[in-house]
Amino acid sequence: MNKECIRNILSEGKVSSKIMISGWVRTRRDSKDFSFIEINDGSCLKNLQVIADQDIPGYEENVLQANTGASIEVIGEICESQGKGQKVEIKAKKIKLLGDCPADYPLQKKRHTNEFLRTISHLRPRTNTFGAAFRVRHAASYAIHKFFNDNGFINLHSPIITASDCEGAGQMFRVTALDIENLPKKEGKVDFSKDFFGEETSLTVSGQLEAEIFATAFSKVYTFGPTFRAENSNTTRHLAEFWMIEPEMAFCDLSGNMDVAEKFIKYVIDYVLTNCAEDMDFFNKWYEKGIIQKLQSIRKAKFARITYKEAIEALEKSGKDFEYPVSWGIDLQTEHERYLTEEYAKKPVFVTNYPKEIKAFYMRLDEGEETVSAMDLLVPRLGEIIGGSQREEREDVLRQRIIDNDLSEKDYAWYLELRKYGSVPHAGFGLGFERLIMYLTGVSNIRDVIPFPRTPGNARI
RNA sequence: UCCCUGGUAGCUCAACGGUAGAGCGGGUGGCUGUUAACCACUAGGUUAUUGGUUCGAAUCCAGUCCAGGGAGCCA
Repeated sequence: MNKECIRNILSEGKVSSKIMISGWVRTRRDSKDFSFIEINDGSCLKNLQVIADQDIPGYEENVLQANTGASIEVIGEICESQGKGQKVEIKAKKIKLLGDCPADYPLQKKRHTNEFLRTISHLRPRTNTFGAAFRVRHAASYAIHKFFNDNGFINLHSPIITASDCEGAGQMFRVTALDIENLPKKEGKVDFSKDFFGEETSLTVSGQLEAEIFATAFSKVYTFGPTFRAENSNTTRHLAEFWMIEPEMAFCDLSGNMDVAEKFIKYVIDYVLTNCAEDMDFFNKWYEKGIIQKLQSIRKAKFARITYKEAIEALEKSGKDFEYPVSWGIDLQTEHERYLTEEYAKKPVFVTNYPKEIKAFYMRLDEGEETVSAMDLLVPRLGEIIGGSQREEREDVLRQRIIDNDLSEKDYAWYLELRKYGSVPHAGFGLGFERLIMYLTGVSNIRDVIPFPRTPGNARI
């Protein structure tokens, strides 16, 4: 007797072979002499139909108690289905009710709003939407590791607790073992020298600086891990805890950086379209009509590449009445980004060489010293999905940038030493994993593509 | 954090100053190789919360809490 998952039975199950399956009841329909039970085990979107004749042992206590949500184990034989809607079904010899499901089970045999499902995050993985979303999430995660592995990258587990307030990017969550009811003070301030690490520590906002360290030894590395921002952001695109992918490449410039980013996005799209066809059909039907076709065309398209200067000119010539006026030096707003990718380029577009004032200190200063070698990848609907740059590899220039940005030279001593000893041109980028999943699935709220979203006021389960 | 919208049965919504309703779900019974089956009956509500206006408030006004959409910050 083979224990099989439903996906394998539906894709390669041989008629008349005997099998055992287990899963959760999605719906049951009773006839006079037998019942239809549809079960799902999470291995795929589709349910498997089980025929339970009333003369199988324990029909009353097992089958007739197997309500929506109950877990059951079925032993039976694969048969060709007499009905429409499925090729094969299971003719049960034995059905065991493992866990019954009382009438107050919140998931009904109908569509629920994602807002309601967010209130039952312990049960929502059992729905079609979340089943599909998390199978795609898994596939994308695997594809990312495979892409980097196959391209000679080393996976770096960058630290989650950090003492460096790197790049000053956003509010950080403090990590402390101090008794917050009774904080040690020194000259009126909290004395962090008494804390676990002997200094102030936080949850990481980026693994980039650590990735740079490893890139100057392994040439090509990437991180793929959780990052944290304590910003009070309440949007469909922000989380306090999210997963970020950050490749870092030595001997690489801005153009090479974009090449990798483009190849990477296309690889993940290709992998998900090939390996999650059924789930993608679901999103194509219910979440974003035409998304499969859109992804297929993006996979083949050459991404546009324009400089910040060209972007500003395009925005000025657009004839659009933007809420935020356009001029050289402004940071691009959501409305500007969407115009550039949705109307101007009509496909993913890299915008490069931003004014140094609106970008981070570590980005490489361009000739003329007005702009830096930064790049953002903008995509329709979401806006920025990737942000990256060629890093400043010249020690003296970097030191001056640290000073100009009122950062502490002492804190970045180790960072400067990477430039002192065997410095190389290097570049990298960061990509929010959940935003990538939104882009792939058409799901419009980031809270619905992460298992347990952390947002302001919300960390339970 | 700011702006807008909303909170009515387990879920999705209606009623928009005058006795709170429907569909789905639940329960009971029936029927059927059914497809989120179908038919009949039935039980579910201090209308988020606090205060105000009014003869009378789910409905109008104000505060609070929560949610959704947009913006900012960003990935």
